[in-house]
Amino acid sequence: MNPISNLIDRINSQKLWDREIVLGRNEYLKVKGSIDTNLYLVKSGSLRIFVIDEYEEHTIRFGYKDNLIASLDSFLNEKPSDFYIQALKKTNVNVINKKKYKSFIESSSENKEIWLSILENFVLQQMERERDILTSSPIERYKRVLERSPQLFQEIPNKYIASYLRMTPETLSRIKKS
Amino acid sequence: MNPISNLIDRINSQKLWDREIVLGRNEYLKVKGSIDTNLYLVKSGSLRIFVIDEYEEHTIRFGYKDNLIASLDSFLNEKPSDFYIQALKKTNVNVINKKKYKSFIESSSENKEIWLSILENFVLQQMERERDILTSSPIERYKRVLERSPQLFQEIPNKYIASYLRMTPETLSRIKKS
DNA sequence: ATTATCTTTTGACATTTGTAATAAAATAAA
DNA sequence: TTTATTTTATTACAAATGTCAAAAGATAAT
Repeated sequence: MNPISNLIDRINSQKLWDREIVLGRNEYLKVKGSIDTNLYLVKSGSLRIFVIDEYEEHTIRFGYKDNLIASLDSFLNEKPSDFYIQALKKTNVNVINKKKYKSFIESSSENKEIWLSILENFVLQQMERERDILTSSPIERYKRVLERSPQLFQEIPNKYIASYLRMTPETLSRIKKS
Repeated sequence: MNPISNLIDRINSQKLWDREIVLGRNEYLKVKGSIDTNLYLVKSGSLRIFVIDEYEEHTIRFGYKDNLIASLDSFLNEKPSDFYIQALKKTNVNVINKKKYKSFIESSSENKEIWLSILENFVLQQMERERDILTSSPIERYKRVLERSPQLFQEIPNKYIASYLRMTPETLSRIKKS
């Protein structure tokens, strides 16, 4: 069993979620400049995490059903972060705050281990992501991500996928046609 | 004190390093396809970590004095990795293997905490790196990295920095002139 | 110190991707 | 279901970055 599902099951069975948040289409769960040390579980719908650097918007992650989502930098260092988290359609998420989460993690050595492996997995994913973005040909970037995350291309509108893939929607459109 | 220096001090004082490796200029510490679960400490010199995707080489990290270096994917999942680690000049590194490292980490709860914060820091660094690479203007990419890591531009030849910055050496040369 | 090798710079040119405007299609709202 | 809104596709064009070749400069080896 993968560590994330394991973690979620444990949080569920101990009923640790603080509350549920319902977001309408395009609504923000978090905006730039705020501190957000919550951890979210997507129950339904989808959302994206993005940043704005010098007037350009970069989508860095998507979340859909059963994904754990956070403003990870803010979650880890408890400082304000530049991230925006936006619902792409009507979305429901469960919330747990960091304090409660930490005490849950520290309550058992299994839980500590699980959290460590989630972090390790995240590092591995980020390393893949680094290679995705470094790839210079837009077609190759598209292929790499399509192969690893085909579901993404169902759930998410092309303009956000284009942003995630470091290209314009026009370029993505041309790639899909060819 | 930062967690990495703390960790290094502890490994030093317990004399846990297995051995020292001396690399000549351009020599490889690791090549594609191999499993390498060692952790290295750079004592002197400099090196780079890179991958080759579809005939293009991408530099993803540099190491110099007092940096901890690993084929992180291989270190974490114990599988073969695509990474190359190459010395850019005569370089000395200390080595500790994962098994020994793990038992060191597990030998105290302080050590566990330190390793956790190193991983968390690494995640934060990777998130910065993601934004660096996503930035579409080569000049802005250059500025971001120059600001955060000015020493890099002393130690390392431009052609590798260019590769790290996702541009050709010609483009980097033009940016520096302007 | 001299020579050989590797790195950086420069310029002309080609190619790729972005921009902007519009039309078509799909999706959401009334 | 109809209308309004949003997303995708398409086109012509512009701009930016890469490619290639050559020269200059720097570094390493003898």
